[in-house]
Amino acid sequence: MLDLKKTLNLPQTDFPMKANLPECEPKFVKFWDENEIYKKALKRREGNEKFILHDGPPYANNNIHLGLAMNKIIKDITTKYKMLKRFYTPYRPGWDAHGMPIENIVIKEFKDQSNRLAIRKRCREFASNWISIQMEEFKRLGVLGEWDNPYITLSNHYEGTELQMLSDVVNKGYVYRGYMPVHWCPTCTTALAISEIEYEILDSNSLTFTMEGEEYKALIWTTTPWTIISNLALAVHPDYTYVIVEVDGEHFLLAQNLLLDNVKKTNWKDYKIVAEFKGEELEGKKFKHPFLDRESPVLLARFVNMDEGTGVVHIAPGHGREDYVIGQSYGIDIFSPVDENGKFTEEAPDFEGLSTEEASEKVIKVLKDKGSLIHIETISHNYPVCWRCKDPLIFRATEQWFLSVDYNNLRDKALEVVNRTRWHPPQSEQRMFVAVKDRPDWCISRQRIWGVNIPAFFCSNCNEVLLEPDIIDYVAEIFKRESADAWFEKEAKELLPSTRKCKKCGNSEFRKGMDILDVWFDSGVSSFIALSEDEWPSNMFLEGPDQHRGWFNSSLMLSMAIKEKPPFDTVVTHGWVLDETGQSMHKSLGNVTSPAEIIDEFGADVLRLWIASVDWTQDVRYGREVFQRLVDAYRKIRNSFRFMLGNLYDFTSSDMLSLDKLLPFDKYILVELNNLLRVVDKEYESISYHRVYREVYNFIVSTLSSFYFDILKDRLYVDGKDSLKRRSAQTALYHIVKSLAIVISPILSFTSEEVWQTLYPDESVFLSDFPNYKEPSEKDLELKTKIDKLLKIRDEFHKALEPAQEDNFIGNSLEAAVQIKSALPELHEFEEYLPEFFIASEVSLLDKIDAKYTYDGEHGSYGVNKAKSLKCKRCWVQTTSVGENYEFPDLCERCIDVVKGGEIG
RNA sequence: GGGCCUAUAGCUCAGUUGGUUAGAGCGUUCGCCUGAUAAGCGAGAGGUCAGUGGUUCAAAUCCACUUAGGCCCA
Repeated sequence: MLDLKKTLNLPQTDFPMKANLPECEPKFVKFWDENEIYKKALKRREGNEKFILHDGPPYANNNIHLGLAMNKIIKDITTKYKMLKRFYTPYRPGWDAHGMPIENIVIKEFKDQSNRLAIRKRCREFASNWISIQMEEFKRLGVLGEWDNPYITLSNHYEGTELQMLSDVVNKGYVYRGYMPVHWCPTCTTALAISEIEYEILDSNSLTFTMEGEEYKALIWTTTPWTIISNLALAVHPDYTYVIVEVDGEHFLLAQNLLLDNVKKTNWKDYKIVAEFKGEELEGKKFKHPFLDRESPVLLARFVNMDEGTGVVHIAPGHGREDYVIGQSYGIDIFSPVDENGKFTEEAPDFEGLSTEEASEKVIKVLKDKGSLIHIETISHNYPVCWRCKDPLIFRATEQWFLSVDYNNLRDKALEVVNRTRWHPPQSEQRMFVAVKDRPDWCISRQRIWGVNIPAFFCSNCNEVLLEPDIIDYVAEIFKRESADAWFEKEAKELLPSTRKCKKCGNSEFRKGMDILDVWFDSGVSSFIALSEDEWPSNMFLEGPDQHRGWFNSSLMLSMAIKEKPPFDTVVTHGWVLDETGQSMHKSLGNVTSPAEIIDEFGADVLRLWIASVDWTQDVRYGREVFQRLVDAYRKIRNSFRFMLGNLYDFTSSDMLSLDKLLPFDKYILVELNNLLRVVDKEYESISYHRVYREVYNFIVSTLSSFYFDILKDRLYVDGKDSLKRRSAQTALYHIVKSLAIVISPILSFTSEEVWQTLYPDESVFLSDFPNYKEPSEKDLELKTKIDKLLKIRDEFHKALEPAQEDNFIGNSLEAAVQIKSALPELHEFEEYLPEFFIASEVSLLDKIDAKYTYDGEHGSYGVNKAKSLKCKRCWVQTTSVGENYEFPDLCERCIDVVKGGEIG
């Protein structure tokens, strides 16, 4: 007897159902690498309009974390999409390799920390090692880029070119040497930039003390007793009301608004106000330092607030930014008797050698002894700490190099550019605006080892400083040849281009300055160094939200200073990766998940799918359930590809039909595909990748799998191999599988490549282009409208079918004879296709329903009876022609034709 | 302490300028199929739109406050 199953055209494919991504993906990484797919893809688009996404350099001191993986995946989706849209899209990854985090780790290996060159060499090794590890991690994610030519801030070329940038801003006049208080970490012995400061809740002494004036004592509040040693003034708000209160015969000055607070704190039983006046009347009055032989004048300052304290603020211009600013305006000196380790110097004789903490203890004791301490308590408040060592910071006046943010209207120009830039999401603009508007001058010098040296020289006679463009350029050339290590290896005179004389004293002996550049300066010039001239400015920067005050900021400032143009058109920011409960991930909380864990368990494509499925302009939660859902979604997508590939095993370009010859449902599905392509392109363009995912996924689930594929099986499996019905279906499938593979390739890079290579062995999906789509024609829209209506009928029909199946009245829907009563004209128009459409053996359009199972819906009434004819053993359809043929009594007419015609698989 | 952002079914997302009964897909439950088979199809259940108060004929949507979380600033 004939094995009927063998006469069917069942799907055949090597594309496995089970993806086994963790094992298979590395093969594709290798394929892309060995076949130089990135280069070929670029070459294909050479000469086209450019799209430059400039990579922000990650820091090379650890394995990549989820946030970094997310960042690189979003970048990769973006460049791949643009590439498919025929843009020329070079993507050159970068690394940030200098700076304290690396130095702090490396330096612990050294007992003798005086050999700075050895430490630098080790830092270089350390960073290089992490760069190669991270590079493999990024490649494993499926990211395509110029991996054989990354930009790295520790390369000779980078270090040298960076100095040329410094030379440029020095030449233009932005850089000055200033003596002012900066955030200083006594543990790391360096100044810190605003972006290196964190805040932690710490306990502090909160004390109220007095300073004696001619008629009354000023009541002053502070939480940093050690700064009293450097007190040089007092400040009050000019507009607020101040009072003199009498308590036990003594008179105290404080702000009226804060009187009750202080009465409560000090437990004053009897007090009375004896005078009242505006703060401005106090200007110039003098008060004696509580324990030093010095007088402090009263200044007027609008930053004095009435939130807490006494309204009389102690001013130490060496230890506070506001103190410094107000002190400057009154011509008051800076006094900062604290050394780089946070110890008091000989300038403060009674406190020499004490740390700020020890000094605070001593100050409190002295205040007590002198009877000046009114009240003391411990309070918890936010206190600045070092981002690396987490130790509390102090404000300390030092000589540093600064980049002036207001010179040449730099800030205003930058703010104007912020308005012109495209920000995604839009609220990012406001953040950037504030970050630029409020930032202080940029302290670009650091007193550390691992970085690019600022080629400043000091007169060995009078200490006059020398920082000149031609010298910097000269040193830049040396760095380009030998790296910045040259600064440590060579004598000062070897680093100077020519004999110089000190402008001040005429001496010609110099010593090298040992400051290095802030790492934000390193990365701030990356766009100039990483991009070629015709690639600058870039189209896009894409980083996490912390970069508003970090890299976006430093890049913008330097770019405006150097080129008077922003380095980007568009800035995209994504949120943070949080844990399942919405908390941020911290090692200390033990809630960290690494990309490697996810890749090992699910594969990079599932990780990529995750990034594409969420709205990452907000913070994103990582959770197990999310990934379980994604694995399900992935399988659905994969199986749908498998179904299409399996049904195209015998399809070649010569079998392809022209679109006008296709059957109605096949035409319809291509109209839907065309529509999908249009929508998806729009969503990619507006950087709404989660909408891309949703559109594609819903198309696969609702339009393809549950409708189109389902009704297609009859034609694909049963009809003649080369029949119009089957070739029409295959033609549609071919267009769909190709388009979907391309469209989803920026997201599911591995899987779409696997699909592509099943169709075209050894080729790459990234060498194709985003499929063309067109505005739908009138005819297309008409067809779509009609079949959409039929689909509503189909939905309602299912409700009639459901109870019949539940009761086991019928099994599959081919056992059903369907009755439909509906006014919809399309039912008649498509009458010959209705059995296929409903996957039923008989469909009758009637005026009256007479059936065992019925359902009344919005668009019609439905009935389900058993189909009465015999079942064809081959196609399972019950039709009257079964049994009529002597030779094939079990088959229907259609199947007999196919089997006889030899058109079988 | 100040500013900005977020909160819609178990999960991920839609919800236009305020306007019928708040949607989708997944998951879940139940059923069908066994010719996509560690697959496929169908149906059902699931939401006080974070909470409270207000504006309005009408609020997920506008306003205020609160709670939780995130980020920035001091």
